[in-house]
Amino acid sequence: MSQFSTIARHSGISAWKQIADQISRSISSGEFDDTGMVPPEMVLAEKFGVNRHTVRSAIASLAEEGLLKRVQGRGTLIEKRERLIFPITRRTRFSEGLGKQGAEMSTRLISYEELEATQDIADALALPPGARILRLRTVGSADGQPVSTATSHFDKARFPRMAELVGRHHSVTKAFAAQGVDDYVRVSTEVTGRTAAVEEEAYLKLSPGSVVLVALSVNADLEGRRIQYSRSVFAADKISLKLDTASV
Amino acid sequence: MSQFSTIARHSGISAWKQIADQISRSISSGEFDDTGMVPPEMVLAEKFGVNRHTVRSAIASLAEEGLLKRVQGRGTLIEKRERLIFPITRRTRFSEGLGKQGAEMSTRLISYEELEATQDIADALALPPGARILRLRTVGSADGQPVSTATSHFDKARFPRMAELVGRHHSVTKAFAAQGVDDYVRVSTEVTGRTAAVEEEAYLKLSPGSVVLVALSVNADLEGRRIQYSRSVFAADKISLKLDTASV
DNA sequence: AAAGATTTGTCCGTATGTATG
DNA sequence: ACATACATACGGACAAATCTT
Repeated sequence: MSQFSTIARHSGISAWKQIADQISRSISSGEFDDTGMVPPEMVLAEKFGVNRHTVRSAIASLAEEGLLKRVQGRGTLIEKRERLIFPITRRTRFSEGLGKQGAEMSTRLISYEELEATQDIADALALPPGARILRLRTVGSADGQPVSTATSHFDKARFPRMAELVGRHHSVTKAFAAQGVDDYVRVSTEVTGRTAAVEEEAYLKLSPGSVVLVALSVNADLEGRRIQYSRSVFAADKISLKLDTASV
Repeated sequence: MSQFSTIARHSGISAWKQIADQISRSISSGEFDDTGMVPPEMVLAEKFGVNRHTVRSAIASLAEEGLLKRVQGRGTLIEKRERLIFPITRRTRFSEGLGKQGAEMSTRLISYEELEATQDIADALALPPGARILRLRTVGSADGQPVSTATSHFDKARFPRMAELVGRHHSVTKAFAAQGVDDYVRVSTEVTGRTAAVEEEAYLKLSPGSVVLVALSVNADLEGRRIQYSRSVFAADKISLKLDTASV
């Protein structure tokens, strides 16, 4: 094991940084789970084909981040981190799902705007293109720690008070209830991943280059009418999405 | 709009690389969808607080990747890329899902090994810890392009010929069929994201630092016995996962 | 159709940062 | 700590292609 790639020499990233990244990724993918520690510096230096000083710089940066812990005479230990599990079912609600794992959930309204439905929004909500849309930007937190930020779209004609109600109740579910929708279901979810945009880094308090999961989802009321189209962005190192396909 | 963060000097990553990453992420998050092009070099240089040449280096690297296309006198155009949609349902099979989108699918066996079940494998397959396990590493391709790599675990006592059969039939489904399992369902899936490990970069032909989606899944036969526990890794810029939610 | 503004392409030179031995 | 080699970043000037007036 311990499969490392060679250092790219004119890639715009300095050698020590590349080595730090590779060690970090190897840890994420479970490479050193058996020992719980990173190979000795001298071994790494030889593996990467670099000078001894260069590996030392790499490990020093990871130790400062808190990912590694250097112990004199013993080696370099890996610090463990766990992800919250966000369940995605037909009846997913942001607050309930994580709430069951003991986290205190809240949704904060960041901003909202009114716009005309573009093609993709109109398609998702089954409205004519150009319909008036309310777009809400929210940040969801677990125990005060921001874990997701969502951009949600609603039909303004049907839910004119959405922004006000989400702002007051700190919950989309409650805002729906206050406007006559007591229950709703998730119609579809599409998930992909990328690195966070600068704005998302700010909202989710991420370090630059962090990976996020992006979930596009559509909710409908019990008569099948589309009521919400949203793009939720999760910090991938804090959250994993759990899909339950047990009882279809 | 056009929200960029400042460039960190002496961070181990050169300015042009940081700028390239930020532009790339802005494109991914749909920042320039209205115009379909990136702001002029001089504007970017001012925004990032760097020389125009530095911005040019950044754009040059993205152009070489095929993400951007520069046209003298006109500007820098964004090249569109589309993701394949991989549906995850109770009846997901790798080859069927993408096959419906017209892609030619195949599964290639990379390697296999025999090992004793660790706690997580034993839990997932409902076997006693220490049971003999076959672990297969496969790469799945669409139209010859690798899109996913999976590490799958099987009960060796029940499926002793798994490696041989997957290697011959290029399909897990057919390998199951040859061993008496005509049908099976997906019990659970857990999705998260991170940057690719070096090994995964090689198998999926990814550039360093690419984002991958990681899906942990368990399959069971129709009597509910667990038959497969696997970790599938997808290239996030080629694939999005469509989750068909259960009506729990 | 012509002129000017905008934007990318190329050349020069200089100073600083990075990695090695 | 030092010397060397090379990549990185900056500054300026002008050419070439495209768009606007």
